Formats: sequence, C-alpha cells, structure tokens
Amino acid sequence: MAKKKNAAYVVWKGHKTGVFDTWAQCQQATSGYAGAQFKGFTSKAEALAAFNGELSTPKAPTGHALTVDAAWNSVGKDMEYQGVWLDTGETAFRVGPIADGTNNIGEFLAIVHGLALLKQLGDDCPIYTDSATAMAWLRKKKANSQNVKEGRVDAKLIELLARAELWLQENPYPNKVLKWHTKDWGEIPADFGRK
RNA sequence: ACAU
DNA sequence: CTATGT
Ligand SMILES: [Mg+2]
Ligand SMILES: [Mg+2]
Repeated sequence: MAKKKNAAYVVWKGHKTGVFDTWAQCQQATSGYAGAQFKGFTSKAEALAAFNGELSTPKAPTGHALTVDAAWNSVGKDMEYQGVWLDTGETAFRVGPIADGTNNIGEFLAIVHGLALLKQLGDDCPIYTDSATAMAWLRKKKANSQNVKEGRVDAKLIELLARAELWLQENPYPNKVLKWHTKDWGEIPADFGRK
C-alpha cells in the first residue's frame, strides 16, 4: 500500500489552532501542549473541511430514518409516544395516552416499538431519539425507572416495559439508534409540540 | 452539569 | 413552576 503524503495539518487543540501547511508548523503549534489534538490530511481542502466541520453549525440529518418522541404531563402523569418518518413526515405509529407513566418510559418504549416495526418491515434505517436516558436504557436493555421501583407506575406499563426488554434480549437488529441534537437542529419531527 |  | 433520568 502506497502511503499518501500529508499536504496539510489540522490542529484542533494546541498553542495555536487552525490548518497548517507543514509538519514543522504543526509541531510548533502542539508540542508541549497537554491534550493537543491534531491530524494530517492528504489535501488542504480535506483539512479545511475537517477543521470547519467542528465550528460550522451542524446540519440536521435528512433522508430515510424513523424519529421517535414521547410526551408526558408531570401533573397528570399521562404519557404517550409516537414515531414519525424523517423523509415523509408521516406518522408511523402512535400509542397512548397511558396513565401513570414517565417521560423516560415513553421515550424508551418509543425506541423499542420503532425497532420492532423496522424489523417487521425489513428496514435497516436509523432511529433518532432526543432522549439520552432512553439511549442508556437501550444499551443496557434495561429500563432503570426509579418510579417503577417506587411503585408509582401503572401495572400495564410495567408489563409493556418487560415485553420491550424481552424483545431486545431476543431480537438482534441492524438499526443504529442515534441522538437527535435538538439544540442544533430544532425539535425532532416526532415531537408533540406541547412545550 | 447534561438530556428530556 | 413541577417532574424524570445519566
Ligand atoms: Mg423527547
Ligand atoms: Mg418532545
């Protein structure tokens, strides 16, 4: 394998940051700097894009994907969730309202419902969620709901959660589950628009 | 603090 | 303002 020569260097963290033309300049900008981050690129255009990519406003994803979201009333404890296709805006599924839930239970069930639907459709597209908590529960295949432990959640929902966790145990899935960056991209399409 |  | 979570 022929090695390509580096034509430019990006320094993200260093004494100075930016795109440099030579390894010597890159060294000057980074040596002795704790936690320096830098990388060489085979073209200046590539380097500029890489440096730029961190500073420019990230663009919301487009294309075929499923977005999910939950809504929950902290006073009445009513919970619902839905899935909306990113590319068409059409509703893929909608569940609830169900009494005595939580925001996080809704966000978690929405993801698993989406995964099951995509599996049934043979669709390997990604799922977007705005919930860091639900993503953590999904990774562990376990809904760590404090309210369930404290007995504040409806029995029917606890059963739904058990089914969701079991589905995750028994069903491999190809879909990526990705974070929707609300701050950069605006509300997720599946949002209920109640805030 | 961050994410809902 | 209240509530659910890492
Ligand atoms: Mg949400
Ligand atoms: Mg929402």
